[in-house]
Amino acid sequence: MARSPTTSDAFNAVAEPRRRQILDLLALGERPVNDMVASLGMGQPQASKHLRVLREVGLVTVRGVGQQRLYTLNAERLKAIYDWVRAFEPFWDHQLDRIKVRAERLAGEQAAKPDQYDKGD
Amino acid sequence: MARSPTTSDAFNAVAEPRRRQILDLLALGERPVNDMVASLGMGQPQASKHLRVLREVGLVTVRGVGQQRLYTLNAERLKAIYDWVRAFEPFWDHQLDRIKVRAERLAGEQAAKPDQYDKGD
DNA sequence: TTGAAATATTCCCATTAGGGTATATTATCT
DNA sequence: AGATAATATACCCTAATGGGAATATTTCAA
Repeated sequence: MARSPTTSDAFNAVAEPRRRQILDLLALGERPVNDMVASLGMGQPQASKHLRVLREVGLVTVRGVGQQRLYTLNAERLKAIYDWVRAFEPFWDHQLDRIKVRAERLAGEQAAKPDQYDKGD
Repeated sequence: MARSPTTSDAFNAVAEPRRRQILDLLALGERPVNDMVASLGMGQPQASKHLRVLREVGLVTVRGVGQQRLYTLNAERLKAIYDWVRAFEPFWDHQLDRIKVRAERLAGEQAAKPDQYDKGD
């Protein structure tokens, strides 16, 4: 049985780091293929392949301008990932709270024991 | 050349839908393997395999309690995904702003042309 | 029409993995 | 020690893919 296809959903499309890099670049604005080839140090066929995946999963759109194919990010399609992962956000705040409590406790202990620093001199 | 290993990073680990389901379940609290098997309708060896991936990428931790292995979510490791995808949030707000502007413009035009409604009578 | 530029696609190869089946391992109880 | 329960792992099979190299396709200019 095969892995989920890269074009099955946004999760699988962005699993590949090079494709994340492409999306990062497109976040800066519409670009032609060879721009991505140069910016990312990627082979041209490779770039085209990755772009095809991104196109098929709806994460980018393309329009022809003369010889160039200009690709545009469709960030809406990333919301599925955002919506899924944000559900776990409560856990991060909770842990951050714990760190704060710990830091305050430590600060309190050090305020209560200034002598330790005097001994260190 | 193979795809990035599922254990290379969180992105690749959660690309597989079943593993996302496992994480969803663990978000509700620590669980033994057979609980996940029953809740998700997954085979036991399959569950173990997926859990191994999640463990190796640090998304879950495990402790033995008698015969059971209890798995716990480590949501911190999902922040990498969150941090990456949130960078695209401005695009979503931007499009939402556009919808608002459009709605307000439409509302303004209708307020400026009440006669059309009178003619309609 | 030809040549150049930009890009997409094909072919090849080796690697990875997910389900299924079977088995091994670990923990507990009698 | 043997049996049971829970779980991990091995083996098998098939499918998908990402880079590389080569080629095909599209667009434009001379």
